[in-house]
Amino acid sequence: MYAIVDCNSFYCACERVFKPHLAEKPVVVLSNNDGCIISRSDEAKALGVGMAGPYFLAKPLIEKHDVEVFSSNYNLYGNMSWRVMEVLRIIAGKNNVEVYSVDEAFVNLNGFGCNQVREVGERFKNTIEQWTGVNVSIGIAPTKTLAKLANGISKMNKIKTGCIAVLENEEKIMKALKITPVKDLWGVGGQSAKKLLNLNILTAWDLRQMPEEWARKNLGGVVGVRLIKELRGEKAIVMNEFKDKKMIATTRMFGDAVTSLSDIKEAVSTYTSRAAEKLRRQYSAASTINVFVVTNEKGEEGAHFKHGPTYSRHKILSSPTAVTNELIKPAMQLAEQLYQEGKKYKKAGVILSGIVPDNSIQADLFEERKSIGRFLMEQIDNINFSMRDDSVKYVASGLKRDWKMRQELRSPRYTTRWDELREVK
DNA sequence: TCTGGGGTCCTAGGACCC
DNA sequence: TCTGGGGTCCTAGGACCC
Repeated sequence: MYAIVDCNSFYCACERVFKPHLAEKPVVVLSNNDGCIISRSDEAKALGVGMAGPYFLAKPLIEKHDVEVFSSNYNLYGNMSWRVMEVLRIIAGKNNVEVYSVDEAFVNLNGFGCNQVREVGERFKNTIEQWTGVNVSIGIAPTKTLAKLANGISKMNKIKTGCIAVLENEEKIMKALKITPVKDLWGVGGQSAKKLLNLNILTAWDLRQMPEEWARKNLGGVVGVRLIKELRGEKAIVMNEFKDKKMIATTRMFGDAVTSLSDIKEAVSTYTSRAAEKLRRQYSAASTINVFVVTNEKGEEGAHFKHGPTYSRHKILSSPTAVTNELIKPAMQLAEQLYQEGKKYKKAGVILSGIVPDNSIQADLFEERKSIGRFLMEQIDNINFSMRDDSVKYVASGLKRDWKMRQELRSPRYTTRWDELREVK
């Protein structure tokens, strides 16, 4: 059996842990640049605040009901996430926990008997809530897809289920499949949902009746086959052991549109530094760097919302590297090639790929390698980690940073900065 | 008029996820 | 006026090889 453990309104929950007076109040958290709403407390949902909607559209509703609003505080959420996952690892053993996202993890429960799994789920839930202050919902079933489905059911009526749903036998599975619309299945997005609806396949139960060959032809090939197997209780999606990322990206909207090449270069340089840090954290090096910019031009007529075209260029490096300045140099060239005078830019980003372990770098025969890079990087990473963000940075990244994103409502980083600790009088 | 067969690797783009 | 960021996997099609 698998469990999926999912934190309820995770970002809002993190804010509330340190501001107990918000416990019963509606709370929302905004995306970077204060653009969209990405987390809502139950109270905010009840008021009709939509998910992933633009903040400016929801603002009247938010002000009318005195909803508490926060900019996202990823230092805080990342650290709280680690604490939650650590509880699971302590209880279930670290090899049985697969962190799926910042607020979700799958746990392999094979070590427990069928009649024990609910009890284990309760132990997860109670311990996490007691140790971190974050509430979770749990779904338990024979496959990951069914566990996700169970989790959905546990959330439909939190009081009745106690936020835990277990599908331990065929009868319960059948019942659950019949009340779940296909569009709510894990792995069915907008496109597939539309297709299925046209074929009058409405519930998860309907979909489970379809032959695998049909899925191979009409539902995304092997992806569809896997989904149907999972619904039948056949494990088709297994535990992923920890894997290095195959792609590392740092991309941001600008606070305000940017027009000058120097601002673009500063931003791209900053994102490159950040991406290189992520690269070094997993002891990897990258061999391809891709830089892109998005302009302010009018998007397609009638599009859901307008964003301008993306211009991108990449460069394949002569040998993989994780040294920031070796990445900034090509990044700057790419930025210069992309830049067009007179355009307004609203976003830029850097994507590193062609990722290999940094201990097996195939050296370039024709290039002299500077071994100082690695040592220097370690020192810079250490200083930036222990002091504050970017105590040490490359001049190319700029000092003023006029292009920086908006983040007007961020709470203190209570758990990762000494000078921002919660004070208790 | 008529131009093989079998394979690998890479990239771009689609779909999906949180 | 104002709409996020960071990933994964898969497929199709092109380039290339013998």
